[in-house]
Amino acid sequence: MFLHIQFESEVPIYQQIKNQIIRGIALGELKLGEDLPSVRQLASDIGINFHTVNKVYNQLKQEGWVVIHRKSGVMINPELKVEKTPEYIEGLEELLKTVTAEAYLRGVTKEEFIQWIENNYAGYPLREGE
Amino acid sequence: MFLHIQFESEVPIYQQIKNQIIRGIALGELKLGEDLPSVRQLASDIGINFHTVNKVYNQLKQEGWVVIHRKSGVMINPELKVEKTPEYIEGLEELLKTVTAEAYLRGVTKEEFIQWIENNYAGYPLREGE
Amino acid sequence: MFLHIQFESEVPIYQQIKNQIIRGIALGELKLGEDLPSVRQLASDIGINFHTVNKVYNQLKQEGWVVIHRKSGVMINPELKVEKTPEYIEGLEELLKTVTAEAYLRGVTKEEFIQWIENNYAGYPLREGE
Amino acid sequence: MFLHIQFESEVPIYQQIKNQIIRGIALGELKLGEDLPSVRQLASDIGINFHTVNKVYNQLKQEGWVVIHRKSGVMINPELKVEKTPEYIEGLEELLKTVTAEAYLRGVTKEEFIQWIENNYAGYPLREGE
DNA sequence: GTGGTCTAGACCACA
DNA sequence: GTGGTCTAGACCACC
Repeated sequence: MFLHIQFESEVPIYQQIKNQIIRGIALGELKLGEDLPSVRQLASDIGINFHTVNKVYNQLKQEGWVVIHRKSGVMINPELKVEKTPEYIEGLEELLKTVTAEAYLRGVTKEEFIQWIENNYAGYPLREGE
Repeated sequence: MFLHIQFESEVPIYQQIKNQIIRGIALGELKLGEDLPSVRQLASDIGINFHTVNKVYNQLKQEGWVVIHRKSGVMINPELKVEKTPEYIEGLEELLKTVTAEAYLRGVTKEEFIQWIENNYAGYPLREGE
Repeated sequence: MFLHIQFESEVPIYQQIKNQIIRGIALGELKLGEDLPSVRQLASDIGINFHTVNKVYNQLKQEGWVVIHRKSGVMINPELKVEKTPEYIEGLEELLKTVTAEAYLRGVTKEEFIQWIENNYAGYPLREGE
Repeated sequence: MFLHIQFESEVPIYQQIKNQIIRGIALGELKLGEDLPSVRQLASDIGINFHTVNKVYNQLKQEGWVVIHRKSGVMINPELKVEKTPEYIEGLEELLKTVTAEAYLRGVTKEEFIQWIENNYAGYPLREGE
């Protein structure tokens, strides 16, 4: 697995795992329909308790990223269709207002900032029809 | 004061206040050297415990955003010079990787995303020498 | 066979099979005395482990829905007479309390709800003597 | 608190609590905006572990039934607006097909069944405009 | 083997 | 005081 967990981080472990799985999907490292390790396997790989992984998988399921089969475990939702809801957009805009404000004051130029966005998007496979 | 606190938010109240003060500085709504309300005043305005505001002011001071005078209270640091440290940059890049990944998967286009950045930066007054 | 199994469902596979067989009886699609596929046949059709089908047939037998002959396999109980026990009624009432509460809160009107009941019952052949 | 938990039931404890809270909202026993006991308080009242209650509250929050304030604990969402989504309707219709089929075969008449629905709905306060 | 549930106890962040 | 996180270990249902 490709996960790198920072145990000393303020960000909860389960959140880091969630983030990296979603990032893995965006980058195409995790294909739709691909199996994820079992809760106990992944927990053992990372060296954490399986309940923590369980929490991750359950939240990912709630939000539609993965499906949990009765027996075969967890896989990336083959019919992934997470939505650009107004709530999501609102939260994102709010976040960006905060982030850009501090970045600006710390001397990050608009060009630098946009370059990062460009770089990230460059790593994501194009959508159908684009 | 221009603060809007969402008590039901996941974001801690003290964090919301910090964010909005920093945003206020970036937007020029709070001038360098401008006085902030007293701890008790602001706490009363928002309707929260003054310990929370105290925490905010202390953290803002630690990070160099404000200076605290014994008598005159708290003011925006007239010689504001927060730094673009490597740690800050690293954290920001990490954050953007996570945020853009989910945004991409939810159907936010690169252009949309960049437009928000542009819009935000457009609201920030240019620095001296720019 | 008319079974549609949703492997990603929360409902256990064996439960889905049971439900659909009972529904088939109610709708008259499965006649009393009619043979059901063999354990291995049905398991193979659905693509599941035959132990699962075994479990279903045994439970159906326990509850009186089917009879199992040594040679001829499993058939719908020709003298089907499942009972309206107090325990069953109690469980059903309890279930309906929960279901109607959420339905009401989600905006399902009483009329809508009753219409579904009517529609379902309309599909069930009348019993002898009615 | 008005909760009655059946520890010997097949239904998980956390599910029973969820059901009864939702039922309480529908019946008007729990008003919108009303505080729920703290996780530890409720757990102690029922005689279970607080993690179980925590799970309930988190799921109720995810589904929009309650809001969790940082300090004041959990309250029924004052702006409760759970939706009659197509997925919900589909699941409900599926459930009713299964339930009515067995009920019919066990001798529950349509009239009986509908009477229960009527009785339940009779306990729910009328919506605005009705 | 898989995930789901429940218990128990610890520590932390927040207000 | 509140909820949030993490650990640890048990037992169960399902397949």
